[in-house]
Amino acid sequence: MTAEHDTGDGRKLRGQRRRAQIIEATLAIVRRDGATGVTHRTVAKEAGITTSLTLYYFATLDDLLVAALTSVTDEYTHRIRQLIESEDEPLDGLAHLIAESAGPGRERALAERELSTLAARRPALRPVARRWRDNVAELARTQTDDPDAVEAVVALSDGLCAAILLNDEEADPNHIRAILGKALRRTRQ
Amino acid sequence: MTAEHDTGDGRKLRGQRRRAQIIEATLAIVRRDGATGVTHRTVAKEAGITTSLTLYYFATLDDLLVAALTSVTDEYTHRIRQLIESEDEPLDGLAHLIAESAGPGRERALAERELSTLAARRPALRPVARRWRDNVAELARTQTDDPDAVEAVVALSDGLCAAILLNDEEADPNHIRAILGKALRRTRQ
DNA sequence: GTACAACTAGTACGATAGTTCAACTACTGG
DNA sequence: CCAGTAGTTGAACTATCGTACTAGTTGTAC
Repeated sequence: MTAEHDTGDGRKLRGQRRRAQIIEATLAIVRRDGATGVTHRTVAKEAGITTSLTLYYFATLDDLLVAALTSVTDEYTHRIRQLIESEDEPLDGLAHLIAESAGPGRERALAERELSTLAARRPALRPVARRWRDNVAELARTQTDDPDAVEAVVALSDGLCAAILLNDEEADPNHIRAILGKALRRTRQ
Repeated sequence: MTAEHDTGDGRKLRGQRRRAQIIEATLAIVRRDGATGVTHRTVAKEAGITTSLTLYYFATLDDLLVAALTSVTDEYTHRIRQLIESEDEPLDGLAHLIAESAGPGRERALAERELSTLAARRPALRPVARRWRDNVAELARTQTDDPDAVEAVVALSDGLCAAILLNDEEADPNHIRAILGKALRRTRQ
């Protein structure tokens, strides 16, 4: 549920809308400058509001990062759920999702990864960060009964994404799809 | 307050030795508090030297982080090379290396990951960060001729490591070895 | 011993961080 | 209309940051 950044007139954003706006500004900064760049002041500036207002909604910087990570994870969760429930081949969709880490979607994937790394250090964030993996696992389970294969698909998704981020090359969804497919196929023989 | 950072025989550390000491202190901080915790002051305190000394060796914080990442990558590179050249099964060694991300080696793996994430954002650092992947790929190539399988092993190594860091569970080398093995075996069918 | 380069130490400056706070404004229920 | 509350503001506090700078010490080549 994306909120508008401002109403354009004198009316003030209130409650959840303002909250969403601040989270959006936070993510914009994580995408542009990394998690290190997130401070109350930079977020406020990005959102065009005062520093104290970000503090009004998020008492500490940690709260803000948790909210940001939750938000970005929610989005991926939603997209993976759609893949699972759709009629099409879920693996194709997953491959496309991973391939998005290159090109225009790069910053977004990088933000997700950066926040995940942060999560490894803050136990409170881990359940949120694990959701992406849980969802990929669920998707994989629609394709196989082998727990090892499920684990492999999750790890592959993560690792392929990292590879794409580290190289600057284009990512070919078909190629990704092929690698994921092989990881599953071996259990069917 | 006489210099605690001397060699014990009165001689001062100089040149590369001092450099190495500062890098070591930096890595200790990355392991304990993350890359965010790295400042000239914290590094100096960790090493038991003055702030200006860290600046003497590393003009900017960036220089210091680059040196730290290079150092940690060099170490992994060395270990993987040993695996490749050793008589034993390289895959077993790789599995052990990955399994180390749990338990006592957790902080070290986390540091490596954190610095790698940093690298995704600074093009100059990427070649350094890519070395770990290149080495794993080289190791994999001793086991298979299939480029896809090599790519899969690299991605799996990365993803499995991330999974271990995100969960707090123990990591079973045999299990990891099995998953890596399957990724290679399927190409032989 | 002297000179010069390498090194060490302490201090200081300007910038920015997280956070607090009292005062102010806009909206809402009565 | 008024009172109460949610939302908002700007200034100020303390702490720490990266870095600069000066002055002093040490090692070494002559």
